[in-house]
Amino acid sequence: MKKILEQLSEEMGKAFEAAGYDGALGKVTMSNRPDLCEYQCNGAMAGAKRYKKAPIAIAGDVAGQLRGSAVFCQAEAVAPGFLNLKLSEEYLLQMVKAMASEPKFGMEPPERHKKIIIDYGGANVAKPLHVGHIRPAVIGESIKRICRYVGHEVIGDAHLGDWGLQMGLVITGLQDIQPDLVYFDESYQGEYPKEAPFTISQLAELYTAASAKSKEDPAYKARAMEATFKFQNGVRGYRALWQHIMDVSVEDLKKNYASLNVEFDLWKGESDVRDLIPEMVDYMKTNGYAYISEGALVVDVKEETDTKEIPPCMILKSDGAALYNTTDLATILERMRLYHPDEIIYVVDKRQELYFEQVFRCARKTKLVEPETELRFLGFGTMNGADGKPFKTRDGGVMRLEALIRETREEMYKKIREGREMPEEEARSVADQVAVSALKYGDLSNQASKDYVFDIDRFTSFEGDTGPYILYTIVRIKSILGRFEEQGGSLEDLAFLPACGEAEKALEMALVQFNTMIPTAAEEAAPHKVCAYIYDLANAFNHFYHETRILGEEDEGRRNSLVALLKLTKDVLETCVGLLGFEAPDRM
RNA sequence: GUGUCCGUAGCUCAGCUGGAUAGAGCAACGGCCUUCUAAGCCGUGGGUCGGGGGUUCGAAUCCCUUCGGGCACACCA
Repeated sequence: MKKILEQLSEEMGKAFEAAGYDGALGKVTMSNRPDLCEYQCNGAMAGAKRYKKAPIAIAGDVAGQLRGSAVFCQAEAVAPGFLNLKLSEEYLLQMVKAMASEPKFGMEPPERHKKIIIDYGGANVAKPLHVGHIRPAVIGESIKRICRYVGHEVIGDAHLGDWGLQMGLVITGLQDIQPDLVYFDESYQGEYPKEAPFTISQLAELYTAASAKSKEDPAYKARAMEATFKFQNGVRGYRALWQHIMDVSVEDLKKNYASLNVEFDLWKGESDVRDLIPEMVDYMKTNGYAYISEGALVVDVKEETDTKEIPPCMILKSDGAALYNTTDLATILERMRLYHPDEIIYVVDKRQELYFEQVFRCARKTKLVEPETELRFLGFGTMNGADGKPFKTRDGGVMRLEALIRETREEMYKKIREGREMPEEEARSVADQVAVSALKYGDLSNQASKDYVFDIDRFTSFEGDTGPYILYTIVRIKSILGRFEEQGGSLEDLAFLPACGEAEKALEMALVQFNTMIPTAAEEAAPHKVCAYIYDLANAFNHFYHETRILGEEDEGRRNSLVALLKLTKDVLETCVGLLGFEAPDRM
């Protein structure tokens, strides 16, 4: 089914034409004066000049054509030339029915089906995830789900940082503690143990200690760089350690991401493209794209239209080593070869925008990507603390993501214990679910590109525009539907009747926005639009709920219709919440 | 310095392809539970949309300018 505004605009366009005006003027929008009307059309004012006629006269003509309309039960021309509209209940009923019966609530598939790769997460192997990793994970996951829902083929790639100095640091740290390990014996020819010589927490400690030491001690850093060089160049023992670090670390990453309902389809990393680099560099050189500048191999990416200086994109450092650019470009090459995507979306810190601009231009210029393939940079803002500066722990350190999640869960658990009678085990699992909703909704309800203030008290509150409030609304509906079934009702084949009263109609109008909102959220990669929508919808529901007796309704047909509306509301809310990456418990 | 993003209620934020009286939430204050989850609902107070100019019948929204802030500007990622 078509988007509601398109349907209304079509109807309005016909009225404009019937009155002798351009149908394109009949664009209908949501009302910005809900006290006066439900929808409005400002086309009469836009057309006044062209037709040399007072806007109110045009509006009057059009309103005249709409008398007896099946779509609008009211269309008034109001000074200076607004067309104030109200929807007929019958027409709205048809929309709601279609929504309830059609797949995906009647949302139409996208005009062009795309294959999209989303690169998000930004995790580095061997380094523990910290609070800064929450945004790319949460935002990327939601965009992935939204794009998939509208019908695109979407591949989520973690794109791990697994080929850098951090690995060398860990190896060096390990060597200091356990120099006798076979990995460091260069004459050793046998098989290496299957078990890693460290656990994940030991790994984290090794990294932290080694990283600190290398900052103070240049000699130590040099050793770490040498270790890095060794595993990168295939020294057996070092490569075996590298593999151990990978295994232990990735397993832990998966666990952490899972606690946020974040799942990747691919766990590829920088190491996967290392073999492509020489080939790619060679190609860039022989085709005359790359040249030596100040000792480094670079590709110019300046363009005539630039308003600022864009430095060239560096392919190899002056010492001949690869750098981040190199792997990112090689990754583009690999993705084109393996998946041939129509679009690659990078969910990355917005401070990297210039850098990615260079990479994208370089990829285009060197024809690593085809002109049809879109490379899209989606920069997210910083998560700040209450002081407006980047979020830190109380003592000024960087907080581990794990700790943040744990604290949020504890906070939630306490609140549930205070407010509800519930068995221990259930309270725990409900707390976990609600905590995820608090964190994710708190993040996603802000525009991704903006910095935002992380306020745990606000996010975990059950009041206002929060995840818990949304979940609470869903739980309320579930509870009523459950009761309805207990009383012998069936949720199948419930017939809708026309809306009775303002609140019910408002709820239906909110529901019907779904298939307008979702495609927009997908195109703009904007999960916050889903948040804003479900907040409106939850409000509309709670308002309706407050003044309507549902199970107590005497008339059976009417009662069934109300239940059907509840079920539809619940289904829509749950779908949206799923697109944001969390879910509602049965009780809370 | 150049570029870029931002400045809306005490606080956190919507609204920005121009439309009628600028919206939410929190905080403050006042109501509503013998009836489906009150973790809810209803109401009150609170804003020269940073300042100035321009375009327009009409500007928070578009253009220019100015002030204030964030961020980025080739061998880090």
